[in-house]
Amino acid sequence: MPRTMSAPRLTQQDCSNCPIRHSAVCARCEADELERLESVKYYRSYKAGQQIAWAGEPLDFVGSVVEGVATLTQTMEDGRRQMVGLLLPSDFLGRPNRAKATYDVVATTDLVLCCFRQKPFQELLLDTPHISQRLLEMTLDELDAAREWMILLGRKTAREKIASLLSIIARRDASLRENPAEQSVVFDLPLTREAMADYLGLTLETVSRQISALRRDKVIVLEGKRHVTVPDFDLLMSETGDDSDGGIFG
Amino acid sequence: MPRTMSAPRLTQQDCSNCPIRHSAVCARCEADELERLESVKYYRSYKAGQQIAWAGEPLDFVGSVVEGVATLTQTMEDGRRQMVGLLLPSDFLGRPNRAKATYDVVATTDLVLCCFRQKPFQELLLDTPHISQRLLEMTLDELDAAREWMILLGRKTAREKIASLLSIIARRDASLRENPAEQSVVFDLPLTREAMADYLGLTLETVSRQISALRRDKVIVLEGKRHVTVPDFDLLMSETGDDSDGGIFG
DNA sequence: TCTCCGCCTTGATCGAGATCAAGCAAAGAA
DNA sequence: TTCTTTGCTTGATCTCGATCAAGGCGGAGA
Repeated sequence: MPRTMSAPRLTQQDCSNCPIRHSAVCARCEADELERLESVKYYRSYKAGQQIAWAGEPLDFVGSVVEGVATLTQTMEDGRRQMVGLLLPSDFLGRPNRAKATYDVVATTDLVLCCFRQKPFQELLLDTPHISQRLLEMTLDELDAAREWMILLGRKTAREKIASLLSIIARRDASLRENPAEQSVVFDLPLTREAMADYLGLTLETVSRQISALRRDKVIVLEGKRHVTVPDFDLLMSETGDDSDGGIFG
Repeated sequence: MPRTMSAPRLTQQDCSNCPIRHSAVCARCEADELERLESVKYYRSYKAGQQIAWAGEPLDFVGSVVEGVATLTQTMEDGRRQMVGLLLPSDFLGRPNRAKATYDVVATTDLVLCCFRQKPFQELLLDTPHISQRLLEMTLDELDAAREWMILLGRKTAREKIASLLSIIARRDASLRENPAEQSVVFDLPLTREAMADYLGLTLETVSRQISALRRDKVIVLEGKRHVTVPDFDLLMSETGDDSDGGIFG
């Protein structure tokens, strides 16, 4: 399939603001591929709390998170809810070749997405094998994360669930500040207690109680409801029930 | 990259015994690709109960299930166990470009795998874009299944969990016999009560009690411990907690 | 035929987390 | 200012599934 673009070539540098480059698509792109990427990508912004897609309703784009946090949630007929995806910056949203959303998608903070319409993205995938290979790797990583999440849901105690979620957010939070000597980590929770409960398969009351318990036991320090300091990351990790080897960024 | 094979071409028919054709790899293969597939694939057999891989230990092949059932299981330090994958015929095992197993893999029935060593499979992926595209689709399907599983683990009652597992196995069991008039379905459980408990995030006692309860309520009929008849599949589905639209094979 | 062992069932009791309920604090809106 | 709303905390009580315990059953091997 011929490439019809004829604009001047873009350098890697020119594409540095393309979040897809860091996630789904152009880690190994050639200049002419980058140029094509630039020509079909566009941005969408959402306010905190805004719903991006409804389960079963049309969703005609895919994309990746540039900034902010979004959640995928499934609701049962009687109202029970379970979060099944937590999208942080660089995570991918949507499924190629699927016109409808499978889950409710909600922005839990102000959010910026870098998007591609389904059709041009399809063509990109067909023309550019390494993009689908990259997408395969990302999806396999997401599957591993889903399996970790299944262990959390199936076998961990409420306290272990909270500690695990805090360590997951701490690990990935961009504003994370770490003092190597003290192993102290600081971040803001991007989720309400209720959203945390939906993530963990708990009620919001249990989430609140267990956070209070971790604070009482000095595993975490809270300023306000959302700002968390972890004075000793190893201590937090020891509460997760996970194998304890590997450093903060292991 | 040149193809160096020069043996006589194989027809689609010749590859009909290749389970990969029905799963990961050659749904859209050309004859010369099939020939290459044939040249690198091989079979492995396991007895019921035999362990195929150990978490963290080397696993230098990928493959797909031809016959039988295998499970992926994660064990926590204190012995708590959670199943994170149930592999039925045509499912894919292993991760391209990863030399070590992430989970314990166990054959729960006699099992036949159609395998590829990592290195030739890598090359196959690089040479044959539609194979990695097919693998991407399969992985996305697996991710959807993992997310359904998360809802089960996080929000369903013990009774709903059992009903869900029975319907999942019934749906996919090859020996399934269905009478369209009566909606009656018959199959054998490929898992022990303990393995079912590991799947569902329950104890084996609770599994046993809930199966007894479903039998008492005539949702299922048991002959022996493993042979299940579902007299009314819609009735079973109504016990799962899932949205009830869509037929048996919906 | 007996015995053993793996797999399963059932009963009694316990406890972690759910549910029901009350109230606090901060941020808007009137 | 006062009222309302949203998000959160804490207390009292309940319940579902875990835990502890005792057998049953059926197939394999002596």
